[in-house]
Amino acid sequence: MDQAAEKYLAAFPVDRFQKQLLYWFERNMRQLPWREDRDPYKIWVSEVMLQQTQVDTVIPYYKRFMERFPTLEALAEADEEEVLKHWEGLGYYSRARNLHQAVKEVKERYGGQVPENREDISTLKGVGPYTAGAILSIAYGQREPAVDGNVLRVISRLLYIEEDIQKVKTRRLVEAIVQCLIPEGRASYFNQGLMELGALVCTPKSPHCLTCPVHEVCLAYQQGVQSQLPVKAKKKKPKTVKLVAGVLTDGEQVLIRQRPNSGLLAKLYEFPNVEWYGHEPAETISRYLFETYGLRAETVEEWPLVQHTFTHLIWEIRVYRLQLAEPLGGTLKSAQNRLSLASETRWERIGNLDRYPFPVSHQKIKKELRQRL
DNA sequence: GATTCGTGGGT
DNA sequence: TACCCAAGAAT
Repeated sequence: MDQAAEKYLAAFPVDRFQKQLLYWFERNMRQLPWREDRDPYKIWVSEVMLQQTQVDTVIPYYKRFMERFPTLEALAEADEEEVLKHWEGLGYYSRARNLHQAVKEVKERYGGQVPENREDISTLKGVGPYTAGAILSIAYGQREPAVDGNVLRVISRLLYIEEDIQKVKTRRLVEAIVQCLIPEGRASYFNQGLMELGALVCTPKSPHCLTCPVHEVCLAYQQGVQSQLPVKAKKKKPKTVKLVAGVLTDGEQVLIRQRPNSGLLAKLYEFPNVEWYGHEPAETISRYLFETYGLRAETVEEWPLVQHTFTHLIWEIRVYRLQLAEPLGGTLKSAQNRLSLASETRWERIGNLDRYPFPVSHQKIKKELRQRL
């Protein structure tokens, strides 16, 4: 056993804790869509959706996703864009692309059977230490730790661990501890119980210690320091990026483009936009469209400012409706010919925009377009 | 090991 | 308002 883990568990009543947690979970577990059976594929999808995302947010996405991609094969055979469309609004879109790629990998390399060991399952895109442990324990009943934010918080309080839970070393320590705590044959409920306790009782701000099923063995509660744990480094403030977007339309069709294959909001669609500094934003987007796509466009009107906050940055988007300028004789159709080299761009009928996955920031612009035309 | 990757909800 | 937080992983 891990030496550091052993030290934390030396005087801990493991057996009592296991019984109290399992007893509580069996009587208080929420009925969730992904708890209806043990299909590894379904568990997998739910775990990926739940990464950094709250249960209530995931539920409707999970239901729609399972209705459209009910089996691993169904997802493996789907087009990536349709997968992204079903992920639209959920965030962290690389999760969807990685899941899709990994599912195709399982179909080809493992005959459609999700690997049952940590080594193989961890080679799949988007399957890290937590997701691997969650699938192995929940779907296959294996004694593997599944340490997420809830478990880090619960264990750090339970055993009075003052290490920064954002450190990889701390996560590994907690994994070693949980490995020792999982009762034989009860890995699924034990791991889920730890997370459920964190979600419903041992909450970040004001934990409900008085009604906690394990408070009598909790070191933080005994010391009265539950609100000071876990220890976590402060986050940096997001930087503001000023963008200007152009909605180039004749009232029937509109210019959209697909974002690059990697990075922020990869492969999602958007209205052409560019970062701007200092000068007039309207002039900036007009010049940008000419230099990038050879389009002569002029400002028609300014639309409401779109502000969107990400984890690490803030977008402040000035939006202009544009129309093609006459000098180059531009109807949209002639412009389309000039656009043929720019493969990421596309003229699309406004009524068809819902076919494409847009990030929330550009959904706001799309909504404005709808209201005006 | 530090950053990058979304979004919505809570206080 | 300004944080913080959520069933994390990839780079």
